Amino acid sequence: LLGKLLVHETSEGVTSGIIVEAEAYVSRNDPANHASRGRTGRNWPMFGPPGFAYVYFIYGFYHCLNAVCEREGVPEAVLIRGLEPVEGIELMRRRRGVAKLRDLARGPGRLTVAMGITLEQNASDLTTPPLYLAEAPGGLDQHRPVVRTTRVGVVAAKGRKLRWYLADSECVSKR
DNA sequence: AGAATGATCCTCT
DNA sequence: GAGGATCATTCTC
Repeated sequence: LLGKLLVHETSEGVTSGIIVEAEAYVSRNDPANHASRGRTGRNWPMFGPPGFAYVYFIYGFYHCLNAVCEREGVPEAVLIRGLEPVEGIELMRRRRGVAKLRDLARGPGRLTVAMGITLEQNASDLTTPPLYLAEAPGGLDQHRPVVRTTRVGVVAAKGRKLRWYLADSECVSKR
């Protein structure tokens, strides 16, 4: 997903951004995975087919967007944690109430606000509009270096290096 | 630059 | 009833 474009077409307008930070939540030996203790009313989209969204509400304030990545029945997903804004920057500014480009979508909670993503998009198909993944304008930049490290804010399975980000990006939540 | 705090609510036990 | 895949603000150094 790194280097790909996330697009959301809404009645307010279109926003998009290049994904620069992501974390994997895997099905084996990962107690931090919401689905590690089986299917629940919240995590059910993780058990569905790949290419769909899993959105959840956290800390009473924010939403987090995941892309379900494994075949049906295997609950794995990737949390999108940072975007470089491309399209709809003024709309992102309005939604976020922040001017600095760098801070519009840096972090999982911020990017869902900037993109207008809520539980309404839970379990939606990420291969077709309104919320979908696409090639970045000009294609995928293969030359941007990738860093692999540990996940943010995760207590269980702390040592596992399941976070990746583009090293040269300003829009990464933590270094 | 880093630590502490509060906002606030859904989910699962 | 407890805790959480967060963020903005305020504090202390």
